Amino acid sequence: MALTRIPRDHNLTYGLVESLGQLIVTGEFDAKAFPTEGELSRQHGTSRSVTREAVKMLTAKGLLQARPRQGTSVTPEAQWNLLDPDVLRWLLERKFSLRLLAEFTEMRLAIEPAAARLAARRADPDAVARIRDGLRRMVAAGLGDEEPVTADIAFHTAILAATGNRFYAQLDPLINTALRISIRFTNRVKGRAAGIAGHEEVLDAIAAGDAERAGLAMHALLSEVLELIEAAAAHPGAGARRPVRRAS
Amino acid sequence: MALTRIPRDHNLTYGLVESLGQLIVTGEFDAKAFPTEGELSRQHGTSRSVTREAVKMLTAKGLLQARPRQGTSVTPEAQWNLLDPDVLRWLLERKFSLRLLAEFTEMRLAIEPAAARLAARRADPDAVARIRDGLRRMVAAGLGDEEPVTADIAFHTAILAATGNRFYAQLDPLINTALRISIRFTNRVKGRAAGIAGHEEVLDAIAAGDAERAGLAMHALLSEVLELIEAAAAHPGAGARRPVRRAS
DNA sequence: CTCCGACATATTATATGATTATTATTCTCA
DNA sequence: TGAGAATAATAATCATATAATATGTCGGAG
Repeated sequence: MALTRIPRDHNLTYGLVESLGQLIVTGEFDAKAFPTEGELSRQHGTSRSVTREAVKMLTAKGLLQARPRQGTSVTPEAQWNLLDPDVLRWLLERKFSLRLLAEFTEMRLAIEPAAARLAARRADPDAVARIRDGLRRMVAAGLGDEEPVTADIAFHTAILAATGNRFYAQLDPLINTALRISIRFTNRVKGRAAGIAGHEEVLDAIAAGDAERAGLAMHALLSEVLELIEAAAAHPGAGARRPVRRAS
Repeated sequence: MALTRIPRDHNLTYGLVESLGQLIVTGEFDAKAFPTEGELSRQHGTSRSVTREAVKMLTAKGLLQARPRQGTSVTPEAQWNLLDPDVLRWLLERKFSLRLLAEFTEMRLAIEPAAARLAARRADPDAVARIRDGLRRMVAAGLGDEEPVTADIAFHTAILAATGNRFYAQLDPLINTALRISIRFTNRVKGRAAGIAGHEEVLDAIAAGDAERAGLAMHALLSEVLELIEAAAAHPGAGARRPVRRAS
């Protein structure tokens, strides 16, 4: 039961990437120009090496671009790599908007039913067992044994993995962060959004190899979530909006 | 009609990122350990600064991880950010496999019909015009006025943009590179894969606001592509496999 | 023999100064 | 007015030094 050794990610460079990433997505530099290399170093008390490496990482994620004499600048939002887990996390956590959450859910509505169909066609007994285990944990979480979000995530992750398609599996970290936000939100609005029953239907269909039913069941699940989000967007103020906390 | 000023991307750092990215995805370091910072500098004739910055960019894309004393290492393939345009491009161009192309097409088969449905529900006249223009260019390309791939890409891009959903729009560069490879391949196997007629059906449905029909038409289009790829995978050698060229 | 801590060591992480390349802006001159 | 030259600002690159951090090694206590 060894803890999987998580890389520390605890150095100046990664810290600066986090800070700058959050500042960028929250629009801190929409008005004023992005600081120059030297300014960044001074402002954050880091060496130029660290600064440059952080800027390069953000460039790799599409948030920044740099040219001599012109300086470093924030790229137009359309070029941001929303499918990068970090970028999506910064957006959802630091610049939460129902609009963005709705758009992401709209994409899940395309991906996950297809994933369920593939899983129904391909899942081997082990994969099905992992999905079933996710569901079991969701039920257990209802009894307080575990955080419900974690179990729900495990369920969806297991289905993505069961597709045997690397691109679906790749969406796992994205869906995880979004789900964490999404659940936190849908719970506040209406108790538990999608009941255990809906998840059971998905699992049954996959286990039975019924691709069509699995897809439809997953679609129903996510449609409900999307409707909740869109309803809330139409009636602002119904659920208290969580204020955007800024890094101290 | 000014050319959009494309950033030059013509410096040592980006060059090294390209080289290393290609080497990594082609499995160059599966056997031997990834070189140390100093070794990389010597091997590529770059200073430690550019070496480190290149490594950091690849780290941001999930290909590398570095820890003191342990050295830098290639991450397990499951952690690579396949949804990063660079990573996908390296894989498709330098380590082409029908398997990967099939998996990607499988994802397009989830995304693009959904995009077509959304486009049918939301597309304003301008957006429809842009889709129509893509189709017009495809027809013109048949007459030799333009490269067919470019026109086809414009068609798909316009639909993704018409969804008004940033995540769908984000898939544009990914689908572009893949489409470029995909078309090159499907053409070799069987002349033009999906005829103009299929594309016209998609456009008509979107213009008519018929979401269901648009989705089905797009689904049909991509199913045909996927079938071609899977058939070729089952009969290796039917179409001459393009050899993987290595950077000189 | 096993476990634990001190120490050595390799490697990345950080810091800093200097130099070069690139390019937007300004100036000069025809 | 316009073209070309000079200027200057900025990132890009290089070089070098020091710090931090894992990892292995070895000796000794139990």
